[in-house]
Amino acid sequence: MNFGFKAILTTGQAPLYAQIRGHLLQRIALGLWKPGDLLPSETALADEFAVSQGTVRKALDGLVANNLVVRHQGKGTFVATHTPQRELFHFFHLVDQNFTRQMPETSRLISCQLRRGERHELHNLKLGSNAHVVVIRRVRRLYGKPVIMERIVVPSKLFPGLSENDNVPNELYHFFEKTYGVTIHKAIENIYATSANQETSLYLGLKQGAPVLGITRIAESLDGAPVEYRLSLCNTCAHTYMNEIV
Amino acid sequence: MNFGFKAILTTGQAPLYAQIRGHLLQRIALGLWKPGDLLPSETALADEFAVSQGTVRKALDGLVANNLVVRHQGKGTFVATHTPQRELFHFFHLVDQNFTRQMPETSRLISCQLRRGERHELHNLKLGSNAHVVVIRRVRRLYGKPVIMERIVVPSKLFPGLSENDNVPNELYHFFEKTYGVTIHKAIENIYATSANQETSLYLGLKQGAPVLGITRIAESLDGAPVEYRLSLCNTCAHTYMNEIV
DNA sequence: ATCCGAAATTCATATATAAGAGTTATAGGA
DNA sequence: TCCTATAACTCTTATATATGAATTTCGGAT
Repeated sequence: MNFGFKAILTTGQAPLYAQIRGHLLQRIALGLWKPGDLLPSETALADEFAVSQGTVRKALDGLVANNLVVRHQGKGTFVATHTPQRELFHFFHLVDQNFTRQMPETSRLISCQLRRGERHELHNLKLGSNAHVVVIRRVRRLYGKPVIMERIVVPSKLFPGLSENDNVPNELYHFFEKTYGVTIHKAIENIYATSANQETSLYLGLKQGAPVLGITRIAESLDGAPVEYRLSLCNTCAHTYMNEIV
Repeated sequence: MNFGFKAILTTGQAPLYAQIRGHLLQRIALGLWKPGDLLPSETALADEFAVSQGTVRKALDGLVANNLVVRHQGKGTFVATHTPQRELFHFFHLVDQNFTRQMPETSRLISCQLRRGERHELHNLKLGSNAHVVVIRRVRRLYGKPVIMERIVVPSKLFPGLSENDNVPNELYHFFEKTYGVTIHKAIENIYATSANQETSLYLGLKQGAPVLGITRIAESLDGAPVEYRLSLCNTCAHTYMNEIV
């Protein structure tokens, strides 16, 4: 099936592979190709865009580098998915004294409610002034002990019915992707030290005023829109936030 | 100049470009090509290894992705250097409320001494039990206010005469590279919340017991050996540690 | 001094071939 | 006839090379 995309690919501007990469990226962001889907083969795409296989391959190289697609020799190229493993290694940074990551155990759900967004929430999520949000509050445990208290704020528009859900699963991003078609792609975290207030100290089993690690996260979906604003308060007596600088 | 490297490149094993990448990496790590040096052209390397220019280019792609070399069309390929800008964006993560990085201002040097390494220092630097280290302690300021207190531990063997140096420059990694030929390539940081002891509170202008952000860093040189063990204590009242997850 | 072109570089694209994985066809025994 | 092992085929991604374009530098003619 040849859509004659050669017409779209302008000759004077960016190189072909960059233009093709943009087209492919758009199809993934629009959901035309969903996570887990098998992409057309490199030769098929080469036919469609009227270029060589190597050029399509170079376009795909960029998407692979951004963790948007995964290649398997002999089988094909697939849109990347949020497996629990990927979620753990990519988005979870708390490690124990041996520098190993441990999947957080069954979290205790404190609340999951729908309400109007507060000022700073709306600002961080780039929402209009009357938008509603779903707020999830929960405690996560490592090795049985409560370590993280989370407050997760998402736009209600993107997640209809989420507030009625009584048991939010542990792997949130996998759940978002599977149930709501929202893929979390990148995030920015800001980390600071603070001290535990009464509620925090209660949930995390600390003395009031004990130092805790605060992490705010703004996560973006594939199209670049912020879709999650998260505050995590962590007890770092037995764990640290590990960051690899390469 | 053709060394007949075709003989070294085994045919059955890894692909040619991967083998060549290994050879090039080794030359950089060994200091045969120093930071800032111009590499032989892609065609010259192709001649040397008896492969095509495209294969050498693919080998170089890997080094570019790892920030080891920099390419300039029409000019050539250069071994990457630690400019202050790169050091700031790559290794410095404290940002202000506008999420902008600010180069830390003239730091106050508390001490710079040579002594035997303590147990945990030697362990983190993978040194023998009698090895000596140089310990630098200093305070760094942002917008004029003291924000970071650092203790930097490096093996004395790699940095002869460092302890006699009375004014250690601000840009440490640039200095290490220029003066001692040690290039910091990657690092692992572990972050936690703690509270200021008397000394820390004094230097950072905080109340004793105030929450501060602790950051330990183990930095590696090009050959993978740990060359710096650093502890930073940060006042995060007006700054946060920003981490981009991509 | 200024312009122009040749030489050197990286960059872009195409082509050919190899290597991996799955499917189908086929031959040979029970 | 039925089952099984294997060979052959087809699809995929992966690797290697060839050719020309874009970009910078530099020297020589004007």
